[in-house]
Amino acid sequence: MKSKTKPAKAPQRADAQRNLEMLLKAALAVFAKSGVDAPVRDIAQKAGVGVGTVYRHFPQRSDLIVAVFRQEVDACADAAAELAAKYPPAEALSRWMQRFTQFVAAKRGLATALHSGDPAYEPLPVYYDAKLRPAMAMLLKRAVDAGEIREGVAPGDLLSAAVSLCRTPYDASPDHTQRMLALLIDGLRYGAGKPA
Amino acid sequence: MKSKTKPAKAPQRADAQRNLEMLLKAALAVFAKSGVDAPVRDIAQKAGVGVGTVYRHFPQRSDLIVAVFRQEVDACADAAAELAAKYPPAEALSRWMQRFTQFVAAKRGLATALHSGDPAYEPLPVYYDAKLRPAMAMLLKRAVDAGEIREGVAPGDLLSAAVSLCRTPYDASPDHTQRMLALLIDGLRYGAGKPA
DNA sequence: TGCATAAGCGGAACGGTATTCCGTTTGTAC
DNA sequence: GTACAAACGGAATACCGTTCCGCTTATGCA
Repeated sequence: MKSKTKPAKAPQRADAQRNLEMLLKAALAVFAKSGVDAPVRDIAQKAGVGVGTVYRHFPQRSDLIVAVFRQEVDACADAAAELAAKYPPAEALSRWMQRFTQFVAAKRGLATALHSGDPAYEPLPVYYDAKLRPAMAMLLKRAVDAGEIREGVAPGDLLSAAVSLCRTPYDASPDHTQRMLALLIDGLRYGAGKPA
Repeated sequence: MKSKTKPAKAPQRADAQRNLEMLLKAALAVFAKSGVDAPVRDIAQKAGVGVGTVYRHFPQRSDLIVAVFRQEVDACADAAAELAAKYPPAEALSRWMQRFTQFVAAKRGLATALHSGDPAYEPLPVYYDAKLRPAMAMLLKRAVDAGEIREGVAPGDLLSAAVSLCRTPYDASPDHTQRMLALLIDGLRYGAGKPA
């Protein structure tokens, strides 16, 4: 008789739950350092578990990659609410877009895997859009309602623009994207409070 | 009897030359059936040779992929001249663009490899453009000069448009691309013979 | 034609990877 | 404390790219 409050998804035993978290953390770090082609053994070692444990939690290698991606998307989406609670609307939007570019930069390594044609990755773009577009929309609406930025800008467009800015030229300085993004936000501030 | 006409590139022995051709043909077929990740052993078997023979001709797996890609590009480019000799200018252009979409569809499997970041594939896009753009330009010029289609259309733009049309929506019928392409060509015919 | 020779060949062997399997350990309910 | 199933670790398995080397054979020459 277990209490019904826990979703059935969660593993039963406490150590299993702990290992799952360790694995996701380790995979994130290893993927960032060695790319998504890093051996499963490396991730298992970093997490302090055997490869068998990896494969019980993630039957296929791609399942682990998907889980890491979703975790990153979730973290980025959650950051929107936190920033909205902590800063004035326009600044929250600005800070979140900086945060979003970090996500895109981290996703860079995963991008080739996502485009590999493996059906395992097919639902990921949908997940990405379903989570991040509403986050962006919420921040945008608050800033517009507060009269801090102009109205008439679509959330999806802003997301795409931010992604584009992450494609920096060959030898741009590390904070190039940050500066371009700041410029973009200032552009939004221009003409604030006026009707479309 | 052409003695000196062969470039020094060609392998010395007749059987080596034959095996090279068999390998390219086999690789094309296997890649089409099983994707570019197909095992080298499969290709060797299909060609009726041992893996050692594959690796003498193509030291790296990627070299074989590159060779197949170039062969396809060359075949597509050569088709332009053949069609130009056989059909009236506008029809030659139309047929070649159909032919080109077949190439793009076949390249689909290779596309992921090309975008994998492996430096071995870096020169391929340049090769692609150097071969296919002039082919398109030649067909286009003949059709314009004959007054069969309008002028002022850039060869590169038409190539890109054809590629875009190959990105069919999820469940398009198989000949969707063909029909869209025909529409595009008819558009070119509109206003033919008039100055820009 | 027959021979010498090196170009070319086949496939076993090697190193490295994902994935599976199973004996052992350990968290948890009673 | 005990029983037992869940979970674990890592050796074993299966495959893949690439290398290596003894064997085969096309070719130039007498």
